Amino acid sequence: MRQYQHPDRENISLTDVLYGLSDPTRLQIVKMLASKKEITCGEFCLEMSKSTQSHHYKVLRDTGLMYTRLEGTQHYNSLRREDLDARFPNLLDSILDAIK
Amino acid sequence: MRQYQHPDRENISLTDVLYGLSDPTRLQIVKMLASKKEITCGEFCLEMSKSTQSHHYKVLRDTGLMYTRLEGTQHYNSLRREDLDARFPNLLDSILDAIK
DNA sequence: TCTATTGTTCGATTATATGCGAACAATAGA
DNA sequence: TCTATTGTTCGCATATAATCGAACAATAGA
Repeated sequence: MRQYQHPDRENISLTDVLYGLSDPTRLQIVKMLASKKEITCGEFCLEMSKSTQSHHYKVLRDTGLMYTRLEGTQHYNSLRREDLDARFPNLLDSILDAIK
Repeated sequence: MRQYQHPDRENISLTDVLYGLSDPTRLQIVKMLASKKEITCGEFCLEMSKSTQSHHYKVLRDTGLMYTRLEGTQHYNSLRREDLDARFPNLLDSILDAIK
C-alpha cells in the first residue's frame, strides 16, 4: 500500500462520524489529535496490540475523521478539522469541549 | 413494568450518547423528538417491527437521550434537551443542525 | 544486502448489535 | 369480564465490531 483512501469532504457521513467517535479509544485519539498538528501512530502510546490500534486508525480514516500522510516509515496523522467544520459546523468543537 | 430507568444527568456518558446517535433510525427519532414536545411510540411511524422499534427506544432511554412517561396505554417520549445541553453544551444543537 | 523500525493486513475468536415473531403486561372501554 | 390498543420482553438468528498474534510491506540505515 502506498497511500490511504480518505473520503472526500462531501462524502463524510454524520452517522459514520458519530460512530467513529462512539468508542473511548478513538475519542481519546481524536482528543490527542486536536491538541497537535500531527501525531505519528506510535506517539499515541495506546495500551493495546498494534493490530487493534491499526484497526482504530482505519476506522478514523474511513469515517473521515483523520487524515494520514506517509513519510518514510512513519505515518503522520491529523484531525480533519476544516472538512469536519465545513460539513458539520460546531460539531467537533462541542465534542472536544465535552471530553473530560 | 411500571416505570423506566433513565440515567441521571451526571451519569450520561459522551460515548454512549454518540453511540445512541450513530444509528440512522435513532437519529431520525431524535430529529422528530426535537420538533415536538412529546411523541408517542406509534407516532414515529417507523417501518420496522414493533420489537425492533422498542429496542431502539430502549437504547435512546438507556443512553440518556430520551425520556419516556407513561399515561394509560401510551408512552410519551421527549428529548432530554436540558440535561444534554447542561452536560454537553452545543452538542445536541450541532447534531440537529447537521441532520439533512 | 541485511537488519531494525513503523505500521498494516490476514485469519480467527469473542462480544455486541440489529432484526424478527411470539408471548406478555398494562390499561381503556364496552 | 372480555376485547382491543399500545408497547415491551423473550428467544433466537444473523451481522457487525473489537481484539489478538502472526505474517507482511515499505523504508532507513549500517
